[in-house]
Parts: sequence; structure tokens; C-alpha cells
Amino acid sequence: MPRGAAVPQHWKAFASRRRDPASKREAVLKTAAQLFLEKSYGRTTLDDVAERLNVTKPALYHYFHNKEEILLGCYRWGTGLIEESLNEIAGHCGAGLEKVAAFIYSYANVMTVNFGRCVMRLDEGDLSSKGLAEVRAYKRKIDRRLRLFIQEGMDDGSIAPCDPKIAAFAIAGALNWICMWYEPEGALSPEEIASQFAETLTGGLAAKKRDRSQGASALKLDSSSQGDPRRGGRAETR
Amino acid sequence: MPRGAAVPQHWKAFASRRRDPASKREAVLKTAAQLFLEKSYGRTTLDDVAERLNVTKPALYHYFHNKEEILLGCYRWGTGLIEESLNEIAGHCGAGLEKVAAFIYSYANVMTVNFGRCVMRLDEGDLSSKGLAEVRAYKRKIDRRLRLFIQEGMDDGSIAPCDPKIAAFAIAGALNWICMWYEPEGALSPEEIASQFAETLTGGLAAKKRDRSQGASALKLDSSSQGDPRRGGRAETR
DNA sequence: TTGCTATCTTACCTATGGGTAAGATATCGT
DNA sequence: ACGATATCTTACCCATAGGTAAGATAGCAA
Repeated sequence: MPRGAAVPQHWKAFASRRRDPASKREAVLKTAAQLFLEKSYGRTTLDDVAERLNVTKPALYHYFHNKEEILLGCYRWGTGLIEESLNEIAGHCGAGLEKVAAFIYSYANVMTVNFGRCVMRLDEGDLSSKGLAEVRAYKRKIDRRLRLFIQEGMDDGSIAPCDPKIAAFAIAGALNWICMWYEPEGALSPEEIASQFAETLTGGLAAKKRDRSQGASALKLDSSSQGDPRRGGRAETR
Repeated sequence: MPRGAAVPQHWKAFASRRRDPASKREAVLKTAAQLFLEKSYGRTTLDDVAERLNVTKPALYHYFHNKEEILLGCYRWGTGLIEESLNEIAGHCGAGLEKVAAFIYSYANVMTVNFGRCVMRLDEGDLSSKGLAEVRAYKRKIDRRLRLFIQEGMDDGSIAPCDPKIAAFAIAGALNWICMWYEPEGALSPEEIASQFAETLTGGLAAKKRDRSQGASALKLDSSSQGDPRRGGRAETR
């Protein structure tokens, strides 16, 4: 029932010779991302990537200067996805707690998409100093936003007093770790994970009184971008 | 003021030739663990390890059959540490929530020790299928225990109803991620992290009414093994 | 002093995999 | 039909790093 489990579905972007290079670049990145997640960057050879695309290694060098550029391409695509969802949140809803809940829900979803997983799962040590700086800058940006939401919530009273730095580490950790155990064909759907995480984690931040229905209510906002996020295929709209 | 930052403090276990092999094996593992965390297993060469110990590569083969055995040694030491702290918890205290809090506190501390960090930070893909099975079995064991504590808490009413599987993933994720950002010379001390995490995360599980002083109170139990856990030197008592 | 043995070194082998050079071929415009 | 050009392949180079062989040396026993 789920598509493309056994069949490599090797994006036959390389079937015909004349075809826009953009879609071939894309095919390389998707294939590489999948392999990087399966076997890690270090153990994935360019021959592996080429094989899945039914071409030979040197063909890849028409679209990327070297292996690291492919890796960086995956990182960039992933951070692009994160950026998108963060921007969505920035505007709507009011209280800090609600923003944190929205952040968690949205971010958790990204962590179930291959490119999103790459950002947090792959080893930064494989990047050159230049690429590393770029990725690090991005991660800092995400972290700052989350801390800001938490601080906001503490100020407006929706979040109990705590150290925003450590609280952000706890939340981000729980979310980032998703990309380590999530598998597309697994029992848990992205939305299940996302909503449960939002509930469990914000519950820890919610101010004492009442049960923690607050955190859960904030989720309804993101249900718009739901559609069928069950598969990691189209989510890479970039 | 903190010892051994710049000075390699390369455990001079290899200074004299006649010296118990056990301490040399240990020195190799400690050096390797540090390097694995600095540069990853794949990028750490046996020459690197040998250099820090002031010996040459072939000398290492007197204590380990191959590179993977060194890796496995790090994993085993780390899982040993986790086992220890889990056993401590198993006995004492009563309510499920308190056990979870104790688990978090204890586990967070282990994640700041080099060997503990290795268990969750290093790439399982570098293990042989045999080694992988061993490590996986251990991780499953940890996961089962945590889920059990959560289930226990739901039964005794100390934890709000939730999916134990996902809740465990959230908690374990936050904890496991510590080994990705923690640095011994950093601003946050292990106890700070551990206690804050216990508070923040259990708050999310605590049943509605009252503020969440419950989770924090459960911590006092583990303060016994405090001493000066600020440095990762002696903590490897195994 | 004279071996004896565990320990360690120098020198080497070899597989792997990123990257390149140079030539083949498909597809297009004309 | 016929080049022109981007695209792709075959064949190769070579640096890296795990692992080994064989010989040196330190420390002990006698």
C-alpha cells in the first residue's frame, strides 16, 4: 500500500539525456539524502549514489563539484524546510506557550522528512570549515527563536519560570532525536508524533493550575498545512 | 584552574614497558573515546590514538584485535555506567513519577561522561552486525525500563495519561541529545543540567493540580552520589 | 652476564574511494 | 544529413588508513 518501499523508485530523472539539469540535481540530492540516512555520509560512496540513479560516478560531477557539495545541498534543503515552518509560526497566535507548542508541532514534522532529518542527523564534522560555519549559523538561529518564544511565555505568564537555555535544550533535544529513530514505514505517523510531543513537552512548561489543555489547543493552528504529510515525497517543495 | 585542558595529559600508562596490561587497555579506551567524540570514529585513525599515547600504531594491536574492538570497548564501558545508575534507581523510591525523575537525573549525568556520551553519540553503523546486536539489545533494555516507569506512574496516578511509547521517546531524546552539545569545559555543570531536565521534563508528566514541586523533590535521593562529579576523570569507576 | 619473553618499532602490503582525463554518444539546431 | 555541444562512460591515478611481518629492545629471572 505505501508506495516505493522495495522498488528503488530511483527517480528516473536520468532516463533521457536531454532533460533540465535542475531536476537531475534534485534527483541526486534526494538519492544522496536517503543513502546518507541509511549508511551515513562517510560510508556512502559516490558509486552508491550513481548506482541508484543508473549512471556512473563521473556523471555526478556534471552537477556537483565534489562530494561535500552534495552534502551541503542536503543541509541547505533541510534548513530551508525548517525556515519555512518557522516563518509560518512567527506571525500567528499570541501567547508564548502557544508559539512554543506550534514550534514543536511544526519542527517535529520536519524531522520526519529526509532533508529535515539530514540537518540534525548527519555529522557536522564531514563539512568543510566554510560549510560548517553556514550550518552552525542556521542552527543558532533556530535555537535563538525557541529561546525567545520561551522567554516570551515567561513574560506573559503562560510559561512557568525556568532557565530558557536549558529548557530550550530539552525541547530541541527531544525534537532533534526524532530523526534518529523515525522511520517512514514505521507505526507512528508524523502528526501523531508531532501532536503528542507538543502536548507532553509543553505540559512541562505550562503554568501550574488547570490541566494542560492549553498546549494542545495551540496545535489546531497548524492543522491547515496538514494535507497528507504522511509521505516524505512532496514535502520538499522548498 | 580546570585540569588538563591544553596538556594532553596523555595517560602515561605506556611510560614503562612492564606495567599491567589492564591499565594500558584502559588508557587506550579513554584516549579513543575522547578522540571519537572529537572527530568521530571514522575520522579517527589508529595513528591518532597511538600518537596521543606516545606509541606507534602496531603497539595497539597487543591490546585489541582491531579498531572495532576499541569502539566496542567504549560502548561496553558506557553501557556499564548506565546499567549502574539504573540499578540504583530500581530499588529505592515509590511513585512512578519519582522514578522517572530519578531516571532523568541519573541518566543525564551519565550523558556528560565521555564513555556515556559514546553510547548515544557514536554511529552504530560502524559496528559489525554482532556488535550492533549487543548494543541494540542494551538500548532496548533502557527504553523498556523507562516505559515501565511511566506506565507505573500512570497506574499509581502520579503521571497524567499519555502514550508511554511516545513520552519515553521524548524524554530519552532530550537526554540523549545532551551528549551532542555538552562540553566538559562549558558553562553548564552536569548537576545543573540533570536537575533542570528532571524538573522540566517531569513537569510535563505530572498530574494537573499543584505546581510541579513533586518532580524536583524526587531528586534529593540521588544527591548522595554527588561528590564532585564536575570532572569526567574518576567517574569511570565502572 | 646471559638468555627469555612480552612489548614495541620500522617498514611494508593492500583495499577503498574521491577525483580526473580522454574518449564515446545521444540529442539538438540547422 | 551533419556537425556542435552537453552529457555520460571507461580507464585510470593516488592518498589514506587498517592491518601485518619481521626485527629491535627493555626488563625480568637465573
